[in-house]
Amino acid sequence: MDMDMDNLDSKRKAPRRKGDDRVILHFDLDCFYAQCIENANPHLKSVPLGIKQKSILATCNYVARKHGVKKLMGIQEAKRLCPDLVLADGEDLSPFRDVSKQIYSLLKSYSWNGRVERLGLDEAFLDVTDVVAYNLGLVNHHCLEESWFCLSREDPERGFAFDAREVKGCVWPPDFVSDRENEGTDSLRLRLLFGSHLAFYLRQQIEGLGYTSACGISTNKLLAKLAGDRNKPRNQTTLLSSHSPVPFLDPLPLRKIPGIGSKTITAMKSLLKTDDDDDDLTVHNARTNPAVSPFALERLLAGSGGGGEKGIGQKVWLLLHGIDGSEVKPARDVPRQIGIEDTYRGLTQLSQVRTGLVQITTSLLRRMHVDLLDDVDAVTPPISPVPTSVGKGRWLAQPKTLRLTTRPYHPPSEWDKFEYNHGRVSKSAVLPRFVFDLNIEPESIAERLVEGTLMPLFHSLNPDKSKLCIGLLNVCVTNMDRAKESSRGGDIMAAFQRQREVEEIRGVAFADEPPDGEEKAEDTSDDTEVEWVEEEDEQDGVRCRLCGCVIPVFAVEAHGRWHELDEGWVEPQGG
DNA sequence: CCGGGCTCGT
DNA sequence: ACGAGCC
Ligand SMILES: Nc1ccn([C@H]2C[C@H](O)[C@@H](COP(=O)(O)OP(=O)(O)OP(=O)(O)O)O2)c(=O)n1
Ligand SMILES: [Mg+2]
Ligand SMILES: [Mg+2]
Repeated sequence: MDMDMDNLDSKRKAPRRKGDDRVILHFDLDCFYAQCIENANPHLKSVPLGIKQKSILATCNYVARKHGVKKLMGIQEAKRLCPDLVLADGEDLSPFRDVSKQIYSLLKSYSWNGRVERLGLDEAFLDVTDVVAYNLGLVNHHCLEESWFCLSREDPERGFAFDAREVKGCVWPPDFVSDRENEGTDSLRLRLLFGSHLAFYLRQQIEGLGYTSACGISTNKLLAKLAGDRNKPRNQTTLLSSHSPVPFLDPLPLRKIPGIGSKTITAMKSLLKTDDDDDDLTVHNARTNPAVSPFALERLLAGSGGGGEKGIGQKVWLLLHGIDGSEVKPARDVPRQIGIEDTYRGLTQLSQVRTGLVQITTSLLRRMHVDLLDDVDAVTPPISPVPTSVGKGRWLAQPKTLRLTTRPYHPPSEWDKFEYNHGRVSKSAVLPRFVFDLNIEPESIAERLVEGTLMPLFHSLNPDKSKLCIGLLNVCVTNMDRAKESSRGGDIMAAFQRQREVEEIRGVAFADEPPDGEEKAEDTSDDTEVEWVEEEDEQDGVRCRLCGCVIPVFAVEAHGRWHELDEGWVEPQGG
């Protein structure tokens, strides 16, 4: 079905895509683990502090970062850069989880729609479109400097005063001028401005708990997160150019875009025929190269053999242009899985494995009580015992599956021979119901779980006892039900259909040839070879609607169904 | 001297 | 059960 002109025209007149009218906040606590340790030991706030897990630093405070210490750096290197670095152990995540829970509860209490999505222990997205819209309706446009931000629909007194003439905190771009004749009630700038004041208020509330944070304010999750990165400790950034984010994204290293990981980078480098360092490959490099099409990406990442995510090509291409329609998910009352793991310098005897599993399992049962049992204290109980609370604890969820994961140990001398996670394997079993019986001694539960379920799993994962050498044990309970939704096809035609959808947004076809009726055996692929066309003459090219990058004409001709575009084309900077 | 987690898609 | 991505 060819697109008709009506369709094209409507896209052009109403370029608003889904997500453009939202207000999204992204919070990220500053050096989270370090702040947790500092608040428990305030004298550490002024010294360089690293939080270690075995031989690496999970994170470090900003005093240490001044000396060049980085997150995830080896301890040896960190000590070399900063001999005075103070180390605290962070292998047990319980104290960090407890703080995390406090902060999320606070944020949740200010949300009207429950859309507070947690990312790790220290980040959250909030969709505050409704709160902002409500306050936009109340504002007196003749007295912006003495505005009142309502935090409750029921109680108008609950809120804070603010100056609605200016955005709170940092702004990008720094020289932004609102282009429209005037900011109507519905203007993007005013909505983000309101979001910025709400963000500042919430950051102050978080500081009331003792923790500083960064925040990004924009119209989707991708942009909000990246905006927050712009001004990092204890600050916030509003992306006023959220409607045309390409100049904001272009200078960023590709690696910084959430959703584009190392595998995707490798695939894109092969399309770009570059050997650049990952950090030197920018969004601009990828965005302006015609070889980087949704379909080409799809073939590399999800094509025959690679069981990658269907639609990954489309997703990545859209991310490069700042488009992210994904919703802020509602806060969950209970996590989908709870796991505990530990690493070892090679466990060679079953007795050692058993001891490790008992340790982990004891810890896991304690976590299950804190996270899945209602009414228990919000703080992890000190030291060893699993809470024996026979009291009025009710299970919020009862996981159904127990999974054991192991990985062999390899000494550093063999690190070049194996991938880091080589040999990682896991196996699941039904989680026995007795773990939910609050009348049984916790120590007894752990023993029975290890003897009856985990050791058998271990034997089946690791049948060869002669060269037993374990580097990692992980025990995880799952199955607090996972929703699966109907998925689209992953075949080659579906991949091309997805590319067509992107073409609608982009306004011009990609250079890829349409697939033939039958699948060509993954051949020399002449059609993947996209030649660069060296032409300064833009008359022979068309421009991408989103970013204005020039696409050589042959791309259009190759596809054959875009002749109409030449007439109706509107230069991007016109409006 | 390469943590200890979590979610999602296939 | 595993891979990829995120913190
Ligand atoms: N690969 C990772 C990433 C993060 N973390 C932990 C340690 C961090 O303290 C916490 C939050 O991760 P961030 O990436 O937000 O890092 P920080 O909060 O420490 O620093 P920043 O100030 O840059 O946000 O999660 C970890 O253990 N391993
Ligand atoms: Mg973070
Ligand atoms: Mg952080």
